[in-house]
Amino acid sequence: MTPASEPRWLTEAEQAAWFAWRRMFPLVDAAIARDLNQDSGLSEADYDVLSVLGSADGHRMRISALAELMHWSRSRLSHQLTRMEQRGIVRREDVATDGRGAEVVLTDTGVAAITDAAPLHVASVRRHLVDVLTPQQLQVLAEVGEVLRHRFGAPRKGRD
Amino acid sequence: MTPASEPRWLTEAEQAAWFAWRRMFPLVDAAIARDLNQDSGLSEADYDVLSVLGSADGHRMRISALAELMHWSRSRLSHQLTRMEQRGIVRREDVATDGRGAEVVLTDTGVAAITDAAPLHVASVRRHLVDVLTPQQLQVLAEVGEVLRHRFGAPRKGRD
DNA sequence: GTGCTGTTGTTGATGTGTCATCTATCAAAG
DNA sequence: CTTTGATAGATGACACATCAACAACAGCAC
Repeated sequence: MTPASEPRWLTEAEQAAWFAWRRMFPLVDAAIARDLNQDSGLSEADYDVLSVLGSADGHRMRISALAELMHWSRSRLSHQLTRMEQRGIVRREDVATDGRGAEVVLTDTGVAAITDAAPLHVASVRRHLVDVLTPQQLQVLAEVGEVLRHRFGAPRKGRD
Repeated sequence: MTPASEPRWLTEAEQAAWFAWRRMFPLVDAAIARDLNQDSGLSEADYDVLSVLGSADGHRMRISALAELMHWSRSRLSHQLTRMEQRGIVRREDVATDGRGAEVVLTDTGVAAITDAAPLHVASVRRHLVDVLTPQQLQVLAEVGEVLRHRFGAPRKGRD
């Protein structure tokens, strides 16, 4: 077997990209999260759940379907829903057709929360990211997202 | 005063970039974090601290300087160092010149940990990000990082 | 019916990040 | 020397994510 050969360290250009990814990009997320919390009292996780439910039919969704749509684990979603339910912005309901299943419903408070939060959140995203970059840069970000979507979304055969 | 005018929602192109940022980019971090944990038993946070200390003079650094360099809050770093100290990979030491201050030092175990982990980690970063993108795309990522660095690094006067 | 297997959703333990708060120290002004 | 304000760092409470169980039910075999 080959002993660990000298690894291919990152070139300077690659290091710059990785540094940006690792040190700079999180600052944007933190800034947006802080705004969201201060403006609307919501976490990013709250907002994600609320916005998906907000555009769901009847403001309700099967829990497992919600988890799958968001690419969240059932556990993560369950914990999150417990916290949100305690704050009265969502409600769990048993579903008749399947004794195991349950649905989440947006309460009136929840609808109000997402309605109020959305414009402020968009503004924050613009302030900290979208309006800061050029259309070309945004285009490349989207492009990178596409590459990753294929890498992760598509089923793979072997180890990579 | 102006009532909240209709917010500037994101264009389709902007949405694509934001979707990539929000839904796809974290997948890369998760994949790399999983690799790192399986290969070396370290978290990303562990690795970040270790790698900075590893290239620091004398494998030691003033805690506040480390926090600033990494763009971490003192609190976050303090908690992280407590956990790492309990596992014996770093050690805290009081500094003579300032009664308040403290330094972190890499233990021998810590040096071994980062030395062993580095090649595997670089390979993982290549596999999941660097080698997946074109040089042009990497260039733009670095460029975006520069924009953000100026936005967040530079002291600001007013609200933005 | 009884048993087996997969699915749904919850829970508890643990590691992590944030915020507010606290102590100790420094530095400068009086 | 004392007060005053800033700084270094630690800490406790809480929100969040992951993992490994776990209970309850569905669906199918027999």
